[in-house]
Order: sequence, then structure tokens, then C-alpha cells
Amino acid sequence: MPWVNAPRQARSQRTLEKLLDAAERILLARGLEAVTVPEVVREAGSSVGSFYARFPDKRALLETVHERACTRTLEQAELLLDPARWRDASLDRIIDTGVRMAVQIYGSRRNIMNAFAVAFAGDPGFAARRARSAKDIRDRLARLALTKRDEITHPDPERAIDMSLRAVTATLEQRNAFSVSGLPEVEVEESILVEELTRMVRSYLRA
Amino acid sequence: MPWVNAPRQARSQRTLEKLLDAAERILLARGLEAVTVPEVVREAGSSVGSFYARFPDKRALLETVHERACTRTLEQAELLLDPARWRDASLDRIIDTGVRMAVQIYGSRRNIMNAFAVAFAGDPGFAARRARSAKDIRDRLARLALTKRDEITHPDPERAIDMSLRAVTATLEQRNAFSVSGLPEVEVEESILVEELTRMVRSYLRA
DNA sequence: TGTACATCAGTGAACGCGCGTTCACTGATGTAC
DNA sequence: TGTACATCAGTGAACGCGCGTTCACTGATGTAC
Repeated sequence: MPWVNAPRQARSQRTLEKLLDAAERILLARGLEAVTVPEVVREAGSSVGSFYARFPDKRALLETVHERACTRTLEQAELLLDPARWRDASLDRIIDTGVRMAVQIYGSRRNIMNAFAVAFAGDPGFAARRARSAKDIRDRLARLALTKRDEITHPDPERAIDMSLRAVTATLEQRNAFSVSGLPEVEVEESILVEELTRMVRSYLRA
Repeated sequence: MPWVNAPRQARSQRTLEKLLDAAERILLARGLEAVTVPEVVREAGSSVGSFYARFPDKRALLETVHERACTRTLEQAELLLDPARWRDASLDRIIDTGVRMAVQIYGSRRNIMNAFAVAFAGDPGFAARRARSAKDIRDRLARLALTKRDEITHPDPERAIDMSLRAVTATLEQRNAFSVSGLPEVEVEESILVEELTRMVRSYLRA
């Protein structure tokens, strides 16, 4: 990562990770404005001087935490998207399992994704990192679905798949955003979400 | 509005509006962290003392600006949702025009909605105000669509309409969020969005 | 192996800055007679 | 109508606070002979 001064001893590598973990923990628990340098080093059991030996400034810390979170989400998606698991699957099965997977990823990584979405939605650097990792996952799923091109009756299969992925991920993101605000009247059950999103994509691709 | 000290002269009413306009302008142009009291009064051509004669604190200013923005979005939706415009409309026309309307509202009020969503997503007061106005619009559209219940072949029309509205609004919100990232590869053209979202909802409601 | 020295890592008091807010004050407007 | 007084509105210097960051320093680790 270009925005940190690389550690040269195992000791400072551990300190670096303690700082990243502490920042992430504070961000998740109390939001961005609680992530101050004094608070991060306190939570990490480190010191201000150590902090600035590693990071040029506070922004670099947040970028590193974000980069790490995006990488972890991608790793989780890569595991689930292993092509070996998809041999000879029908379009319906790809859609069904794809929706289930998206629901699972967005569910398990909801808090950290949300915290960053909320904290840095206006920041081009953060938005770009986020958009790039989202696009990476969408591309993998699109490639998978396009192997069943002949089962898609929508006049433009590429566009239909892109739109389907947008709709599914956006709906899940919106659900995550709602869940933070804690309003019961806008919540949906996960099983309903899976069933209806699957139905929506199936009927749309065959429109 | 209970969180301001009501003006008693036309002069201070004008000052109040200048402060609100200035705060909104700064929020839109440079984000929440640029909205400081010194900056707002400078932009408004007013003074710190005037500010605190009107608002008990800075938070009250932001709540008032938010309340005003929500009201304006609702007024815009009410205009477009005037029942007189929808007499004898077919389900397809309701879907088509509904999607177009959503795209228009999310387009024209993108900046202000985004700014507040980003700045106050975790705050109960702001979340409640936002949810109230969003739910109001969804309910109106749902009522409209349910008048054509017999044209919907989905086994659960209420749920289908709710999911459709979620998918459409979420896709538009996601598009707005992506637009800050400045990555051309994730942008979609508005005409394509209208066409495909319409197709998606049509086929889904008839699934 | 031991020793001397260089580099890496860590510490926390201190500094400057800009924020939200207060306050003593001046000027404008409304009201009673 | 004019005048005196109360209230409303507006001003901007000043204050306290917590932030991000710096810096002079101590201690730990690696290396050369």
C-alpha cells in the first residue's frame, strides 16, 4: 500500500495492524466522527508518534482501512464464484444461486460496507474504490450468466444482465442502508428478498 | 419549526432564509464538513450573532435545512402524482410514467438527497424525516398501481409492487452514488435506465 | 561469541489551528400617549 | 403628529476546546567485525 511507510520489523507490522483494527472497530461502533487519531491510538494501545511513523496523515489510515475492507469482500466473492462450482448449471440455477450469494455477501459485510458508504460517499477516492470492487463482482457474475446466452430472450442479453445485477445489488444496498436507520416499517425478510429478486430477474431476462 | 427562535420582523425572516440558502448551497457544493458557522454566515452575508439569535445551535440549522428539502421533494412528487393525470391509465402506462417520474425526481433532487443521506444516515431524527417522505411517495405510487390489480398476474400483487418500487428507487439511488466516483465504466444513460427498468417491472408484475 | 554502532520503533507533551459558541455592544423597528 | 421607551435584530472580537500533527527523546532490534 503506497500510503503507508512500510514496516521493517515484525513488531511494527503488528502495530500497524493494531491501528487498522482499532480504526475499523471505532468506525463500526461509533461512526466516522469518533475516529480521531488520539482515540485510534488509545484503542490500539499505541501512541501518536507510532501512528505518524506509519501513516503520513489521518486520511491515509482511513484509505488503508477501506482498501483492506474492499479486498476482503472481494476475496469472499471469489470463493463463492469459483467456476468449478458452476459446471452444467442452468440459467435458472445461476440466477437463483447468484441472488442467494449476493444476499449473503451483502448481509455478512453489511456493517463495514455501510460504515464506509455513509462516511465517504461524497469522496471520489473512496467512491472509486468501492465502485471498482463492486464492478469486479458484477463482471464475474455477468460472465457466468452469459454462458447461458441462448436461454435469454431479452433482446440485448449483455444489457439485461448488467441491469439485473444493478437492480439486485442496489436493492440489497438500500436494505442495508435502511437497516442502520432502524425503522421497522421498511424492513424486508431475507427469504422474501431472495424469492422475489429471483423471480424478478428470471422474468426480466426472458422478457 | 420548533428548533428555531421564530423571527418577529420581516427583516429577520429574510436573514433566516439567507442562512438556510447559504447552508444548503455550501452543503451541495462542498459537502457537510464545509458547512461551518463562520462559513455559513459569511456566505449569507450575515454574522455569528444573528445566527445564534435564530438557531439554538448548529444542528438546528441542519435540521431546518433538511426539513425544508424533504418538504420540497414531497411537493414535487405531489404535483406529478396528481390523480387527475391518471384517470383510465393502463397498468403499462402507470409503470412507464412512474419509472420516468422516479428517474426525474432522483435526477433533479440527486445532489441534495445525496448530501443529506451521506451526512446523516446514522442519525435517528434525520432518518425519520427521510423515511417519512420516501414512504409517502412509495405509498402514493403503490395505491395508483393497485387500482390495476386485475392486470397483475404475480401471485402477491402488494408484495410485487413493493419490491418493484424498492428495486427502481434503489437502482436510481445507486446510480446517484456511483456518479460521485467519476468512473465512466459504471455510468448508465438515462434513456436506457428508463427503458430497462420499465421492462423489468412490466415482466415482473406479470410473472 | 561479544561488543559497538546504526537504524527502526515507540513515547507523549506541546503547538497551532479552526471550530462552535458567548457576550457586550450598536442600530432598527414597534408601541404607547 | 411627535417623542420616549422597550423590544427585536444585527455585529464581530474573544474564548475554550479538541483536533491533527510535530518533535525531542528513550528503548529495541539488526549488523559488522
